[in-house]
Amino acid sequence: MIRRLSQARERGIPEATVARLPLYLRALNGMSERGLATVSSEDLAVAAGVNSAKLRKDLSHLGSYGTRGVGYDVEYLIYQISRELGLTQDWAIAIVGVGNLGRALANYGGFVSRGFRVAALLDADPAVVGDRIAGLNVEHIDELEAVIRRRGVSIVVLATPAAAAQQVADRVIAAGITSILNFAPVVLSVPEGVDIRKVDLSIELQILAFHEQRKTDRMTGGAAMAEEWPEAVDL
Amino acid sequence: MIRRLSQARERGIPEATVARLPLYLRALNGMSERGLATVSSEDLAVAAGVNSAKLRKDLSHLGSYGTRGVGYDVEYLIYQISRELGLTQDWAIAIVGVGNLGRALANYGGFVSRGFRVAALLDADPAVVGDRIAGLNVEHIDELEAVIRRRGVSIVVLATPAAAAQQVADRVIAAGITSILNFAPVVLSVPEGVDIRKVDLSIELQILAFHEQRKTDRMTGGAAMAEEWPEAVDL
DNA sequence: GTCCCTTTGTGAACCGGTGCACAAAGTGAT
DNA sequence: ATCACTTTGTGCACCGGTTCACAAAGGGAC
Ligand SMILES: NC(=O)c1ccc[n+]([C@@H]2O[C@H](COP(=O)([O-])OP(=O)(O)OC[C@H]3O[C@@H](n4cnc5c(N)ncnc54)[C@H](O)[C@@H]3O)[C@@H](O)[C@H]2O)c1
Ligand SMILES: NC(=O)c1ccc[n+]([C@@H]2O[C@H](COP(=O)([O-])OP(=O)(O)OC[C@H]3O[C@@H](n4cnc5c(N)ncnc54)[C@H](O)[C@@H]3O)[C@@H](O)[C@H]2O)c1
Repeated sequence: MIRRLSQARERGIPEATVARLPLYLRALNGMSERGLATVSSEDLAVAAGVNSAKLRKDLSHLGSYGTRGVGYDVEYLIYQISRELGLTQDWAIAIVGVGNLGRALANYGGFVSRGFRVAALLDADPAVVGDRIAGLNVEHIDELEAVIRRRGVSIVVLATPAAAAQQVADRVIAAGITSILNFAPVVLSVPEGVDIRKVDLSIELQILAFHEQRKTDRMTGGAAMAEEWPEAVDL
Repeated sequence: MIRRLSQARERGIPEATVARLPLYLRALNGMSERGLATVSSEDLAVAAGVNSAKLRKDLSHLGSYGTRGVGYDVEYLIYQISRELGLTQDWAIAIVGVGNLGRALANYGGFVSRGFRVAALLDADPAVVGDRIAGLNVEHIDELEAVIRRRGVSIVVLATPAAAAQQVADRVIAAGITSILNFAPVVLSVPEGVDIRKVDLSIELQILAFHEQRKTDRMTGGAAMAEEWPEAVDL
């Protein structure tokens, strides 16, 4: 069976491109709401905060959807990007760990809009199990496998303490899940074929602190450099 | 003034390296707690989930802190990385927007440990202002400039609705802040010299959905490809 | 002091991604 | 039809980052 595809679509969109498509989609939705029918790569690039050549190259990976001299049809491009990202289907997600963060996520309406639906909340604490949050019952972690199956969950959000995260991940993966969004500050080890994305607040702050320090160092003359390798750090 | 630095430290650590240092630091802290005195690049790399050559190159940017045939001294390396990241000083952060997410962040103890301290909470809603959360009074956004100055805030976490984020960012920057962690799903435009990092849950989920779709597509035979460009999308 | 073993630090090839710059393609006016 | 103008799609040079692979350095045994 020979694979004949429309355009430049042999196999695989660059990872960097995938990571930007949601950005373009968001900008396009804004434009759609404002009633714009078409948009040039230049304008869309500005709205998404990227270089216009990059935007065009990104879009060229999906196919040749623009019209030279005109630009891109907003609605059509929304449809194409949505389809590429898999947002034309409905994704059921489960949140495991309904503490501070898990609750905030459950109550958040922002992603429900775009194809994602919080379908289950799970926790190990009997004091939390049974709570009703955002219209959902918190279920016990023992029910994990059954809940995943019953609700058709395909993406799991991990919001447990770090100490429990690996163990929960193992179980979730054993139950057939291959996409996990991890908020716990640990490096999860998972088998080939399982996608993990992590959100790590503490790392983000540390990166900011690094640059902030550089900025203020520069301000104060850049000296104090001599001091930076103190003698006698015994141990 | 000639800049003589210990080793390979002319100027600037690669951005990719900076982003990994917090990971190494976390792994090292775990090892320190378990009483390990030294660690090889191989072991540390495994703990941090990276390739060992990369780890060695990363560390080499800070200086030559290892001992051939032995490895790295855990405590010394913790000290060096902490210093490089600026974690030997104390960073006051302000959270603007004390809703679902802002509250979760305020109540979170995880980053307080490592040099960061939530020093102020700000909101525009009179119903929220005055609330006491995690030992802090929520202050009115009108006090922004005064609060930043008074508390020595140098990093701001934005947790307002998307619609307010740009406006709040502008104000925060005008007040002298140059490091912002943004949770609102918008592309902020900021002047040169201001560092923005964003955490965007919805984008992370969309990236997972993309890969998940690919996986299940492959499972179901990779066909249905012919269907994927429907005719007649009028408009 | 010599030899063997371990592990670092880095040169060099490689790779994915970026951005410039331009030919090709389309629109609209005349 | 032709021409002037706009904007896409992409070839190409470049760049930061990754990985391999190895020489150099240090430790420990004898
Ligand atoms: N809250 C934040 O702002 C924030 C920010 C960054 C990172 N995090 C991380 O997110 C995670 C959650 O943070 P939090 O503040 O919500 O913590 P939390 O302690 O408030 O909530 C954790 C929840 O997980 C549940 N849990 C524990 N073990 C479990 C298990 N084995 N199975 C199922 N549920 C289990 C607990 O019962 C609790 O309800 C932590 O790893 C934390 O480091 C939180
Ligand atoms: N809650 C989540 O899990 C989650 C997840 C991803 C992204 N986000 C994003 O984080 C942001 C906050 O989400 P949330 O769920 O906490 O929303 P929220 O509506 O619960 O809270 C927003 C808070 O910001 C305050 N606010 C509004 N305008 C303000 C202004 N000009 N100055 C100061 N404060 C102002 C509001 O009074 C409110 O208290 C949103 O942009 C949301 O899209 C939230």
